[in-house]
Amino acid sequence: MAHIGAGVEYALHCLLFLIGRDAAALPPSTRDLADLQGVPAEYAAKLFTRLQKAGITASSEGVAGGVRLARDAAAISVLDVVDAVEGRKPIFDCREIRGGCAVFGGHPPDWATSGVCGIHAVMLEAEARMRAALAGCSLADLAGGLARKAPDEFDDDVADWLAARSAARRDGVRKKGKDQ
Amino acid sequence: MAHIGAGVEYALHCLLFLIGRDAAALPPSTRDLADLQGVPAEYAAKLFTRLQKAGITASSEGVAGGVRLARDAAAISVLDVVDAVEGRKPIFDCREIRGGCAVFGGHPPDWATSGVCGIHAVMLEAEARMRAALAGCSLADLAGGLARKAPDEFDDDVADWLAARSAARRDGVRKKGKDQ
DNA sequence: GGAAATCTACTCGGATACCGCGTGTCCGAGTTATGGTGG
DNA sequence: CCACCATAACTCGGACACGCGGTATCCGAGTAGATTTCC
Repeated sequence: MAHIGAGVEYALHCLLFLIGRDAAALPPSTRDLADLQGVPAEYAAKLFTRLQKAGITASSEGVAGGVRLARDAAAISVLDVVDAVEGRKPIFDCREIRGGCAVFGGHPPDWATSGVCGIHAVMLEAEARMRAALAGCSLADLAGGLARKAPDEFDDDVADWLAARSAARRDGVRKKGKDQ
Repeated sequence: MAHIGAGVEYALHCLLFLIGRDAAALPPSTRDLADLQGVPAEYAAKLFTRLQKAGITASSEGVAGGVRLARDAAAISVLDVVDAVEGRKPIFDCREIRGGCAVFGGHPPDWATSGVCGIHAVMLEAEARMRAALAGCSLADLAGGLARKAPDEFDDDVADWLAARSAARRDGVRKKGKDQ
């Protein structure tokens, strides 16, 4: 099992498509975003509630509701998303083996249990390095890398796809209303 | 669940007590080491087979068998132990979401799937930083930190404990033999 | 024509099911030093 | 006295049970815009 799971991957891919969207257009729904990525929709919806609690996204309720980024993409790091989705979970949890050494007979002396376990300290340092790398990359950075590869019309294709989704929904509503 | 599990912690604590042992004395058995640390003995035995396969420890079979370090403690990094015990497992496994974008209609263009996914790249970089930190710490470093805290008699106490274990075993054998 | 009721899609949160993996235990096979036994 | 044999402890490897947490789905509640209905 990987330490960073599928939830983070889903969230990041969805978030990338919230960048640079026209503020005048309706915000996409979580279902639209999930379907756009080919990702489980109900699972993605759950992820967005966590992203909102962490202040990464903001959502509007109701039939025309949807999600948007709560702040600039350059101010959202990959680490923010990881912590929001999975909670801050350590890479290693120390079981304080050092205090159970048999020569202590169940009563470890102070020198053995004071401070941070040496093994734990190494793991904490490794975790800090990893988190620093994740903190050093923002959503804007990721989007920039994508924009460098994609042709110019890609953004428009995505916008059209999302607009078509909204339109189909609106037409469906109208049709249903007429049928009744 | 932590990315680095209990197995690594058990292995590291046991390995620390293999450093600087008298080469003339019998090597401790995996059970001795495990009991010394208060760690599940049969599980630890399984760990040591992996450590040996990775060339970290060497073991001698038979009734007087046991385990010793296969090379100098300064030449064994924490990363070596992690990889030996858990196998080299990535921090993140990319599901290539990018190719499933709905605007591609199931046939993603080359520009979308070529090279490494941007999100994946960030994770790989973070993983590399973490591994570098683990690779930068050797068993000798850990043992040095421990020695700085422990009183001088601690080493002797451990040696006595292990010697007592061997002696008790030998006496047990002799006694059983006489009883028959 | 305007106000109220209805309908639908959306977000939010909890409950639940499934499944893979880490943890821990058990067992049989092969190996080697030690103590006892028979020539 | 010497060769042989039995015994016990050890490593090695596979099989298996258990529980936790990630993944995924479902459902009910609350909200807001669009449509329909009623005055």
